[in-house]
Amino acid sequence: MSGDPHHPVPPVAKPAYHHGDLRAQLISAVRELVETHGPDGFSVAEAARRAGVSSAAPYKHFKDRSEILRGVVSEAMDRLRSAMEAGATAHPLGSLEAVAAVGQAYVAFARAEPGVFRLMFGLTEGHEDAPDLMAKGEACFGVVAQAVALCLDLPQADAEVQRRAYILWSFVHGHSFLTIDMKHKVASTAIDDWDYLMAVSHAMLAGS
Amino acid sequence: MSGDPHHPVPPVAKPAYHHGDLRAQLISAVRELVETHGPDGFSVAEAARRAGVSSAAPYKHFKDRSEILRGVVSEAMDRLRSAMEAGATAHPLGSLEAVAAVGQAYVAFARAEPGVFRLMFGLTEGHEDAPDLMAKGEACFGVVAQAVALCLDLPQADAEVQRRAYILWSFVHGHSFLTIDMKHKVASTAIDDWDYLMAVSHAMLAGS
DNA sequence: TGACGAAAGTTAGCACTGCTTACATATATT
DNA sequence: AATATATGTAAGCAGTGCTAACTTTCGTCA
Repeated sequence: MSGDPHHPVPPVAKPAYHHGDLRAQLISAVRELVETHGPDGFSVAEAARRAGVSSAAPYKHFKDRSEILRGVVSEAMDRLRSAMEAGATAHPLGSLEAVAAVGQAYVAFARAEPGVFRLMFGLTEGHEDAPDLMAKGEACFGVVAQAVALCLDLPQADAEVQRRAYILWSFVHGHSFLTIDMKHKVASTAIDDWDYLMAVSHAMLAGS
Repeated sequence: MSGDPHHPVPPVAKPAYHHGDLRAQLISAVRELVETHGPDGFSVAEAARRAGVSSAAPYKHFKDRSEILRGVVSEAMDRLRSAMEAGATAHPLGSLEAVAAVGQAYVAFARAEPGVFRLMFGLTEGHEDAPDLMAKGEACFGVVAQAVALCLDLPQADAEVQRRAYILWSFVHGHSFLTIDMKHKVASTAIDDWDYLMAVSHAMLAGS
């Protein structure tokens, strides 16, 4: 896939053929559509329209509609993981705060891009045979597991680490969903988040 | 609603006007479609086909597509709440087991009807102005809150009760989503569920 | 009882969608 | 330069959500 630079190309790495790189532009357009009109409210035709190409052009880059969505999810997974990692490294290694910060990054992502977030975890329905997405999801879990492992001073593969990390992730995941579902009701601010996250982290990692 | 038997009709209780009660039959058909083909894979036309009516008939009972889905969600919310209540009453009032059983009923529902479950919490995107659904969702939360209140021997409206109930609900909600998203990976059985649920209930209600 | 309005169904049709096929064009390679 | 490949277009099919206009059945009330 990555072109061999036989002769160097001045402006960008991939000036591409006709359009620019349509693929990335389509993914970007779809991300916006999913965010504004909901996961169902997106259409390939509308995305193509926004990218300024015909309605058949997307099918040169994606097999079908769901593959475009998978592309959006894949890109979003990368962003989520790096946000979680940034949260972890903003605090001392092995601290409860580092664990809580990973969770806070997770919740912040969900709140910033609720449509994409829901798509990330609502898509797996019929597409469980998407190993790349599964791998990226597990990479996100790995960030939690590593923070927990450092906190407990145990290897990351330890069963108890995995168990507690999963419980923490469940809480964060559920809180993320609930907070975007009923954002008017449980008016949880970032400060409330931190309290919640620290309380749960403490209960799960410091206690007993 | 219940027909007056002017002259008795042999076969069923509700011969009704033309069809039987199409509304309930449509909701049932849509529920099956959502479960098998995913939330997007459902179409009004296919549901009408399964009910044996023309593709325009559903619009005599529902304003548009999303209203049918809301009908499915509404019915599912009722079933979920009664399942949670049944879980609570299967154990001594105020016990940790009662709290865990509420959570287990929640997880069991998600695992039994993952498509509908996802629909219940993925629908709220553009339809936040559906007060009946919101009310039913809060009624479900009320079951958790009541179990927690009995456990802590505090009034249900107490802030600490609400807080801990919310945390527990977040965990259960997240665990439900994760378990249906990666059902092959984290091969969690009902026994694992119970361990998880009891551990978290203990950590959140017995500790400190 | 019979007339009548409303409820619940039908067919026909519009605008749109996902996707395919066949064709046109730009790029890369030999 | 010639050719194969990648990328775009236009045209079209089947299916969708939804509406409009019409027909049939039911409940009601003079």
